[in-house]
Amino acid sequence: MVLIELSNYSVFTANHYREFLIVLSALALVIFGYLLKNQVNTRSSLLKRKQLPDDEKLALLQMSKREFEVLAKIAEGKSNSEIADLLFVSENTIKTHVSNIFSKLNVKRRTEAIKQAKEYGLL
Amino acid sequence: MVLIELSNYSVFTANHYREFLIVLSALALVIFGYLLKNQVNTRSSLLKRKQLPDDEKLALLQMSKREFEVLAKIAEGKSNSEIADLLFVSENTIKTHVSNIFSKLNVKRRTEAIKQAKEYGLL
DNA sequence: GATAAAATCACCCAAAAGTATGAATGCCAT
DNA sequence: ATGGCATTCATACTTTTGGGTGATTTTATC
Repeated sequence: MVLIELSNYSVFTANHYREFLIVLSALALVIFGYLLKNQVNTRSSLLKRKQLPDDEKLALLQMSKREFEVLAKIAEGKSNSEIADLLFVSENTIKTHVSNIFSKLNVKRRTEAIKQAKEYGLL
Repeated sequence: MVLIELSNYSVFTANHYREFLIVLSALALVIFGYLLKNQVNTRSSLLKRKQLPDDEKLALLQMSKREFEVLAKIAEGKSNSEIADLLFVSENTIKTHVSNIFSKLNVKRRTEAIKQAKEYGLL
């Protein structure tokens, strides 16, 4: 809006650079619109990409925070033992979580879980 | 550009609607820039999302068409035997392809392969 | 403080995935 | 026609994953 006002001002104080200023203003306005859309996109993609467990969605799927953490690691390509190390628990524990994740997502394999979680907008 | 010219023309044929026209032009220019960025985004995301094997990228990774087919199935959450059935070959063949895919993507697991392939823009 | 849900872990078994090696076939381009 | 590449398949072996069951401990909630 400030840019718009400024552009219009330039037009009004027209001297022999009038045409030049008009083109310049037009350009500025186009760039402004371009950047505006850029900003809009950036914000919305940030919202989509947040790694935080969306409480509502997790609740719908009856999935706990811990299970979501494990799910995220699976999607990062981590193995059960790697996840165990990262979360400082035993591999058996991770296996339990993974099994529970599968039944809640209604899948049989981790690759399916990744696909399904993305469809649910969890990842 | 046509829009810009049009806007400038409006300014020159100024009557008592002058200010109104200027604001209108400005608005049009902003919208134009906004839509421009929109178009740019759409085109680039289409490029990224097409499921067809991008010959250039595949060539860079030395990956064959068949290997890419298998990779796509992996990303769909399919097991080796399911992929074998879908492509009408033996599971052993799929295992061979999968191993080759892993070494070319420089990963050790199918979940990692999915992640890596997406980073390379293959999926 | 009782109850419920979440998180932890173990053990066993089975299935799937992954590694290594070797080999046969078909296709394409020089 | 032949050398290289892609595709196919097999066998043997190891590792990872997944299923089922049961149990202990934390944590939160009423």
